[in-house]
Amino acid sequence: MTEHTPPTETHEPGVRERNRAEVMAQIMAAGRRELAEHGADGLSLRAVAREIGMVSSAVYRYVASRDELLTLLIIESYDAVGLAVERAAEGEGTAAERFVAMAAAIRGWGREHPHEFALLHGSPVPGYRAPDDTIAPGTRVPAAMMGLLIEEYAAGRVSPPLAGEDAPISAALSAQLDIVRAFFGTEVPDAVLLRGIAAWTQVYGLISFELFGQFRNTFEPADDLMDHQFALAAARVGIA
Amino acid sequence: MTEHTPPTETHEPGVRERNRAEVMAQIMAAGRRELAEHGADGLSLRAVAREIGMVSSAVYRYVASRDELLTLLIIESYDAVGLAVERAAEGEGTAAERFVAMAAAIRGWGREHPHEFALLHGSPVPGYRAPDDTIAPGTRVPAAMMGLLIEEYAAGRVSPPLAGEDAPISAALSAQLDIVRAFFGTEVPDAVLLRGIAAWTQVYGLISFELFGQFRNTFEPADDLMDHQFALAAARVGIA
DNA sequence: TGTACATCAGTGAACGCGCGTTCACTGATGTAC
DNA sequence: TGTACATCAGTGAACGCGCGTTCACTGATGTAC
Repeated sequence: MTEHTPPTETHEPGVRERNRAEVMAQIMAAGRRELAEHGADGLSLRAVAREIGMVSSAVYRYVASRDELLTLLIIESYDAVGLAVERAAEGEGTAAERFVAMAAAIRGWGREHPHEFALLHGSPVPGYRAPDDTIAPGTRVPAAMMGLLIEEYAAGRVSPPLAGEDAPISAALSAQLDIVRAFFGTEVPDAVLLRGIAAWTQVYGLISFELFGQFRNTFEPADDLMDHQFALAAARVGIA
Repeated sequence: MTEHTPPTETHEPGVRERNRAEVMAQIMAAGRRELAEHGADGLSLRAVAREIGMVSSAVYRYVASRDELLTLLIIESYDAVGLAVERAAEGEGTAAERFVAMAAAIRGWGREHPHEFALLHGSPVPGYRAPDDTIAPGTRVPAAMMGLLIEEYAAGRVSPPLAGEDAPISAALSAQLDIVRAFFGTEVPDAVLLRGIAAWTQVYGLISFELFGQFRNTFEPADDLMDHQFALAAARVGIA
């Protein structure tokens, strides 16, 4: 169980260590392929082993259980969307354009990896509870979106509250928003955070509906609807 | 065990027909329970049979396959939320209050039946493609929400477009919106429909995030956040 | 430097599980005459 | 009216499948002296 780290300072990876890393990478890759093709329920260690030409029990030298592999794949997926969205945030253009690009990045990733998207944002996998390791990578996307908004607010470029946004909020909600604020370490009004949450949830609502087939027979393809709604969300968030 | 019933005077349902309906109801009830407890993947005909004290093969006298049972349960679920939302729409109060009540009805139903919610709006069940029978019941919720908005628009009570909402939309999107308009058989501007879609998708985005655990460690419980965001959505949709 | 021992990766068999679905059957219910 | 036949619900066994996980094993790689 305990990882043995050799005491040598200059340590060249030996044959074993190199093979180990390579096989582990193969397992992850096969896991990703299985996931892409059959979804989270179709992900079996036996199938993964088969795919890389190993006997099923051998996989247990690398991964403690099916659930652990699932966890690793979830983390990898969160990091993949997270990275895509962060890249989009760093792009050219106005804040509104960058917001739309971020939403489009989530959508694009989701369309390319529908099963991974479902793993992150769809029905919970029965009998599986995501461990805490998945929390941090899971915040990358909302952090990037909120980050943009906070940045714009700090620069005085977020439009003032509209009617309906100035209503007082409950103490409990306020306390929860403090957690978010603490995460970013900045002062930013409740109303701005709540706008961000509205934007974030709406973007995901749209993408989930598209990927999970709710737009069948109406918005198919959904490209133009998405472009419009993402732009509307940016306008409502108050950036330009 | 079996009681001899006197011959029926009219073509009232005979013993067989009555038993059949009753057993079918038992199967559905057991299916619902299985779904509630184990989710869509845990739904097995064998488990259903076991639960109602039948041999697994007997279930095939009532249901052609596991997928057919799943379809029946999906339809039942759509009808259940649909009904709840329609009831909320008929309630007292301003349009905004009724909108919030509708959103709360979806949320309430989802919290009571998380697995059913996941079945309708979560990851597609692998290897299962929803047949067309599910489409009509699936429109009840969005139809009710759009219906309220259209009603208010017809009464001249929807606020005029804001900056960002008057931008022209593509011909393709316009054509898709015509389908929606045709469904309701009313004239209503694109901008109003698009507001409705924004509200609908945001409400579902919020509820999905809550039910699928995305608010873990922050908005837990999410009641106050939901109240706020639903009210915000109502304001943005332009009803009061 | 070579040698002896420790560690590790991968094998193949096995356990026990639950599943969907088919099939020939028995006995009860319904129907035609 | 009773009787003969048709229909139907439910049984129990079986087929074939894939799964997660464990275990004793072999042979290769690494390490200490």
